[in-house]
Amino acid sequence: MRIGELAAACDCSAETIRYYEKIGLLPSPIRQDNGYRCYESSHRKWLTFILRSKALGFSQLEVRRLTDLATAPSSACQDVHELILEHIRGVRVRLRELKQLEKSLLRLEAKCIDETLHDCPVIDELMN
Amino acid sequence: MRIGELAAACDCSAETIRYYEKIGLLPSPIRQDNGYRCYESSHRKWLTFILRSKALGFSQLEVRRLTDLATAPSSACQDVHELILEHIRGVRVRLRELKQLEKSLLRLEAKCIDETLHDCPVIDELMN
DNA sequence: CTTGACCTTGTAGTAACTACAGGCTTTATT
DNA sequence: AATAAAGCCTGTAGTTACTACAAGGTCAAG
Repeated sequence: MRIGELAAACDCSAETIRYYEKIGLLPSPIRQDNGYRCYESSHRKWLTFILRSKALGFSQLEVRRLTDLATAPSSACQDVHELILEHIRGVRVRLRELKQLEKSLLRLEAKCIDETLHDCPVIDELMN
Repeated sequence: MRIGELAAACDCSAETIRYYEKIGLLPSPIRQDNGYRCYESSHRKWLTFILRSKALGFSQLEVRRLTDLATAPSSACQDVHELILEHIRGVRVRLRELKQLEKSLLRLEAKCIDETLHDCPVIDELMN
């Protein structure tokens, strides 16, 4: 299967696939005589794995740790478990931050009592 | 006031200040004979404005829109109000996405029933 | 007179791609 | 058979919002 077919099958761009190969996240496929990349079903599984991990918000570094664990021979499950828990903690931190942000923004927005005012109290609040 | 003093006063780095000047977010200050940047209190207000907006999650583009509104002569308040509401909508979208992510991760984590397992069901789930 | 702190410019690096440019090869149409 | 269009190749530059140098000038203290 060529790069375009793999891209269509996994719903990502060919450029992304070449990029993942370049940074060593996706194994290099063998080449045809004309130089075209020739992928096998194992590549499709790898790429699916990478894309799903990314969709779950894992960074490239975390994805790399996961793929390393996926190829490790033993006791991978516990490490995977820890990686996920760590990531959930990170997600919860971001959630808290965003909620705090929303509150601050609502408080700021409430300063706009009179929208026809010329000297905006919000601008003033941000500046002084 | 020199760049280091301004940086200390606003709790950011001198590099960041020079960067904001380069991209036109912060007005260029006058220079001393030796070439050193010489800031006035108006610069401190601008920088404070930029940094507070950033802290509220506004992107550089949004900050630029805000500073443009801050210098506009009239009817700025309504535009500021709209910008904030738009931003709040964006924050809420991100909040929903993160909550969804957390749920997916918890579901995934629940697959780890037996941590001593050698063939990790999570890896399998992500790959197939 | 030298050390150290501060300032200057410019460039390169970060994450995670995306978007070309310039040039092959293959496939489809005329 | 000729040509056009699609697909592939490599390599580089752009994105966001900075951060981290490198190489050098300036200034006050010891």
